[in-house]
Amino acid sequence: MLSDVMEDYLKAIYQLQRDHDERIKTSEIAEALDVTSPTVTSMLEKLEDRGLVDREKYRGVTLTDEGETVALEVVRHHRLLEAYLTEHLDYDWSEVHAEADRLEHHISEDFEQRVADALGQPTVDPHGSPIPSADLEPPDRPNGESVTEFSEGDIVVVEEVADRDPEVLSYLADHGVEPGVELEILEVAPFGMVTARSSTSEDDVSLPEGVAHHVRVTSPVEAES
Amino acid sequence: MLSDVMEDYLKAIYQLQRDHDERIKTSEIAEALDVTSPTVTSMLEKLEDRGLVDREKYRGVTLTDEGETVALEVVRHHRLLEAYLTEHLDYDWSEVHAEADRLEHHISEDFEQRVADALGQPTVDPHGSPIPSADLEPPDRPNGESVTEFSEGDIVVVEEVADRDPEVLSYLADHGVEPGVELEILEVAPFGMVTARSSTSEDDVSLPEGVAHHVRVTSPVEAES
DNA sequence: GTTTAGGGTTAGACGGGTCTAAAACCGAAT
DNA sequence: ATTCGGTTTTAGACCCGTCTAACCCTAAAC
Repeated sequence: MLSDVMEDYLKAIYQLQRDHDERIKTSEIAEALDVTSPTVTSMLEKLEDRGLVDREKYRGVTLTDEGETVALEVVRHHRLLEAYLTEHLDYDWSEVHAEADRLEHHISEDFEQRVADALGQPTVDPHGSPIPSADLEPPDRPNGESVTEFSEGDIVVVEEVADRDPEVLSYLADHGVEPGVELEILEVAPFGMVTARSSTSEDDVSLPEGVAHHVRVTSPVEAES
Repeated sequence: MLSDVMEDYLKAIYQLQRDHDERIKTSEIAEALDVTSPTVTSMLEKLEDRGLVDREKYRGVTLTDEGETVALEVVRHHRLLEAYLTEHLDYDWSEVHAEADRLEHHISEDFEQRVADALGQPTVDPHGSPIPSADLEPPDRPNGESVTEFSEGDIVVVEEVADRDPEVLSYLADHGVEPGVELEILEVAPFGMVTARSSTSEDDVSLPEGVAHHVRVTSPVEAES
C-alpha cells in the first residue's frame, strides 16, 4: 500500500521529531534522505493526502498518529533486524545498519514475529536504541540524555550509541564506548567536544560534537526514573 | 545498477529456460510475472540494451551469459533464503517461497555469505532445488526428471518438488511427497495425472498434471549418473 | 499462394519519484 | 515599514514500469 520510499520519509520524520520536538522542516528531511527540497515537498503532499502527516505550508510537518504508527513499524523492523544480525549472523554492531536499512521494508509480519521470537522479544537493539513494541504504541521518551549535557568529573553509563556510520562505531567500540560501559567525563570543550575515559579502555576518547550528540548516557546515581 | 524488476525478469526467463530449452516467448514471461505483453516487450528492449538477453523480434529471447549470471545470483539468494528460513526461523517449507521472493533482491553479498556459512554451504533448498554455487557457474542439468515420465509399478525417489503454491506444498507434505521419500507409481492417467503411494504415508496421492510436472524424481537403480 | 488467427510490437498515456530553474514566501535586519 | 536572505513551493522535465488500444508479423490452414 505504501511504497518503500514513503516509509523512508515517515521514518526520517519520526527520527527527526525525536531529536528536537518541533515541526520538521523540508530541508531537514532533504538532508536526512539525501534528496532535494522540491522532491521532499512533493512527497509531503502525497503523505498529507494519505493522512500520514500534518502539513502547514512553509512551516514544516509533523506525523499524524497513523504516520507515527507506520514509522514505528519500520523502526521496529530495522532494530529487530539489527539485533538479529548481530546475534545470529555474526555481524558486528558497526556493520549492521546498512543491511537493516535494505531489509526493513521487505519483511512480512510473520518474519518480524519469528525474528522477535528467536531473540526473545528484545527491547533494545545493539546500539542501545529502544525497539518499538509489537503493538506500535509510541514509546516513552528515549533513555538518558546526550553526553554533552554532562560536565567534567561526572561518571555516566552509556545507554545508547545512535550513530549510523560504521567507521565511527568501530572507533567508539575500539575506545570502549558501547552501551553498558561506564564513562568518566574528562572535559567538555566549549565547541561541544567531549573527552572521556571508558572503564573498559586505557586510552581517553574524544568525541567531536556531532558524535557526542549521538551518545546518550544516564547518571548512575539517578539511574531509576 | 539493475532494478529489482529487471532481476525478476531475468530470473523468470532463466526458470522458463530450464523447462523447455527454446527461446522464451513474450507471452510466457507475461504469464509468469503477471504482467501484460507490451510491458514485457519494453522490458526486454531494456535488457537487450544492457546485454542481458539476446532478442529476436517476434521470436522470443534467451539469456546471455551475463544475464544468466544475474539470474543465478538471484536464484542463489532465493534458495539460500528458503533454506535459512526453514532451518533457523522455523518456517515450514510450504511457506517459505513468498518471503524469499520479497527478500531476494535486497540482501548484500555479505549477507548471502553469512547465511551460506550458517547453513554450511548447502547445495539444495528445502524443495530439493539446487542452489547455484557462489561462483555462479551454470549448474548441470537439474536432478531427476518429471514423475510424469514414469509409469505404473515404477519405484522412484523424490528429488525435487518445485511447486510454489503453499497450498499445494502442504497437501503434498501431508501425503508424504517430499524430497527424499520413495514413491510407488500406481497409475499414470492419459491426461497426465499421476497416482502414487509414498513410503511415508498410508494414503494414495493423486497429482494432477500441473502438479506432477513439478515433482522431479530419480529411479533408485540408476541413481548415480 | 492467400488468408487468417493469434501473439508481438508500436504508440501513447499514467503514476511514482526524482531533478533543475524560477517564483513565492517568511522572518529578521534595517 | 521595507528590504533582503534563505527556504519553500511551483512549474516543468525525465526515467521507470506499467497499462490499453491499435497495428503488425508469423505461421499454420486452406
